[in-house]
Amino acid sequence: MARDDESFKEATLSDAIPAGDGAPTTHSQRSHKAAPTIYDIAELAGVNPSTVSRALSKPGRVSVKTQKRIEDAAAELNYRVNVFARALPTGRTNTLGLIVSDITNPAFFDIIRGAEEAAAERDYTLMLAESTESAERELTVAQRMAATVDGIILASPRLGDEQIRQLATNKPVVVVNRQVDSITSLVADIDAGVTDAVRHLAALGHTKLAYVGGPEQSWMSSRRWESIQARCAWSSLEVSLVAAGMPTVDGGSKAATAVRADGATAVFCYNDLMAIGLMRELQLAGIRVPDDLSILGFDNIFGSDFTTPPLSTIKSPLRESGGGAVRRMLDELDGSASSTMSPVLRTELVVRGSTGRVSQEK
Amino acid sequence: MARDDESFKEATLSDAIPAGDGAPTTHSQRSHKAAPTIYDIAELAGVNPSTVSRALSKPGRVSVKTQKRIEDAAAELNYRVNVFARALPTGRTNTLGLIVSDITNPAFFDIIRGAEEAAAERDYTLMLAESTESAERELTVAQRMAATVDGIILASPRLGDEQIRQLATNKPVVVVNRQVDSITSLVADIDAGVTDAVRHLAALGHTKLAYVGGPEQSWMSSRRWESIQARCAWSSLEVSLVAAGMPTVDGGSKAATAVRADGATAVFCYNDLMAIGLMRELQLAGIRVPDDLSILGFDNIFGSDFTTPPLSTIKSPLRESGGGAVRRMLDELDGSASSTMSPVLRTELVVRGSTGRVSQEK
DNA sequence: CAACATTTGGCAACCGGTTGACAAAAGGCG
DNA sequence: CGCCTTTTGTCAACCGGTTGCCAAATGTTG
Repeated sequence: MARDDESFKEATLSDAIPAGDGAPTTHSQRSHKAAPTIYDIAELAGVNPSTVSRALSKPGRVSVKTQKRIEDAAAELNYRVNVFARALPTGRTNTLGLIVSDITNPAFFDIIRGAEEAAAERDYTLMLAESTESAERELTVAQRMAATVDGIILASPRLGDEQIRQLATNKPVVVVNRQVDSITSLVADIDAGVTDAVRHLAALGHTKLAYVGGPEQSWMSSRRWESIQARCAWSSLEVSLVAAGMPTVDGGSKAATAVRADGATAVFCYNDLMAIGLMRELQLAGIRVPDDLSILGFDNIFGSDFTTPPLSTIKSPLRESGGGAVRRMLDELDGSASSTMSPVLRTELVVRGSTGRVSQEK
Repeated sequence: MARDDESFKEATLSDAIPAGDGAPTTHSQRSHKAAPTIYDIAELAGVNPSTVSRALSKPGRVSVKTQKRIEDAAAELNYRVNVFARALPTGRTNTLGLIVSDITNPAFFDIIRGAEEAAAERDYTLMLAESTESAERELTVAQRMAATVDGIILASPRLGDEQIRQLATNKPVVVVNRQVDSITSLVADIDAGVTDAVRHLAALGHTKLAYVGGPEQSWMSSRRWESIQARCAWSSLEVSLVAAGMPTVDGGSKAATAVRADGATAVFCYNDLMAIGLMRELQLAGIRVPDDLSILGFDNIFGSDFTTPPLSTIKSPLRESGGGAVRRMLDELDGSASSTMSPVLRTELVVRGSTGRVSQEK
């Protein structure tokens, strides 16, 4: 029963040990390292390995009596299942991949934490990776992940719809902050927040607005722009897309000249990071926020209230999106893919100091 | 040669497909999904599977002629090695784990990116996880990781030395920002930066300094404190540890009262985040930085120059630490563990606006 | 108590690579 | 050309679980 080739698996481990004494030592060193297997448990419990396997993974397939005996033996040996051995025949790894476009973007912090939480809840491990805002890299990373995870969650992907569908033919995919036909998608309802925001600005006397967009491949940026346009049209306000750039502080700074040239009195930025960058840059140029210009961000990231003035923003349910995506994925994997809609994710206007009454002396 | 139980591995995939037609379809659906194996290559190239295995992983073990034939066949089939099948007998996964204490801390951004880069360079995948500043969680995460990675890198670990050594008996461990006996450690030389900083403050007329520490389990926080004490003693400056807290913006804010009570004219903070929080809180209370009080951070994280005034700080070689840790680990795994020291990592004073001449009217 | 239905456990094949041992083939040399 | 060394490829066992199939054990019922 005991395999006679134990030297096999420990080869790499002993390599790591500084070259020392001769062969004899090697043996004793190994003994306490070899991880227990179901064969060891089987022997200890006096049953067949397959029975152990069933006891440990197929609830109810084995009588309570043997179940108990096996569990005790497993506990005694401090048994841990070998994930590779399990994955080989089944293909299941109990691991989910999450790809974000930029780990330094606080908007993803909550998405990540929400996902992490939901995964842990159902005993799954989350594997995190970033695409650094590059579609190409995103594909590479996703394909590499596909080999080892049970499903992939793409948060704000930069990939094209077709590539995403392609990816989904290998492993289930759930997309956050993007709508892709025939792919499970989670998108918060942004109209709610935008509606409130436009109403808020109108009430403050603004009539000429502007939007600073994010990356061109960003579905969410276009979506926000559409929503803003629609609500402005409804309220008979003028609005134009004045710039677009990286969804970062730096990207926001770079939009400053375009914003000044446009002459709008209030500006929506694709996200808080850009809003912060824009605000900083304008302030350096002597423009007062909100007296001369009102600025609005999206997302309500951690730290958006640290600026002076604190940023008014349209809050996104980030944590809920991350958690929701994982739960949807896990339901799909379990087959309990309730076609029921995921909980509605709503956005909400958060008014702070960066929006104010339009100034008279303009 | 062809295995007759192909239904085996695809079970989960077909589960994901909406329940549809009966059994017959199942067959045709599978055909184009089954990933090619070395057995397929062997057949196509007319050799034994083991020869394929050798050609693909043991350079030089096979004649150039067959090597070419096999590579062509592999390319034609678009073969990708099954990592689980490989990991089962060898234990090697070509994956490294990186555990940070807090993914929202910008100090880790560069460590992560540096590590990511170095790993990609040598065809390793990086698996990222965070301990959310909890020693217990760090252990859980590390143990979970240990099962699937070739080595673990701990960045600013909260674990005790003994636990780290314990962990290292299973898988090689490299520690960043901490020194642990008998464990490979990477720590930047902080004395250089601290020396310059103390000299800088002394030149500005400060005589009474303070230090706001990080978490108690933080080895780095103690180390910085020691260094500061030593340099102050050398320059005959008074210095005291006035507070300690979470290494976050919030933790810094909370130290404000203690700092005010202490009466020092210049404060070192454990890291930039705390420095930013402290500065904000003090400014809200009407204290002028640097006129009333000088503030210094550590690390020079992204954004530390966004504050008003921009933060003076002691820069850490974060990216180099991350990359260096991965390279050390990989060298160890390859057996080429050159006992040669890793490149020296130096810190450096960055003077910006938060440090200034001590005010007279105090 | 016999006949039948249902649990429960064991056997063996299998997932897809890796590797030690060995034999066949190729190359070198006198 | 024969003998010996080296290279190259094959065989078969193995990593550690999972699962279809079957037989034994157990339970149920008339």
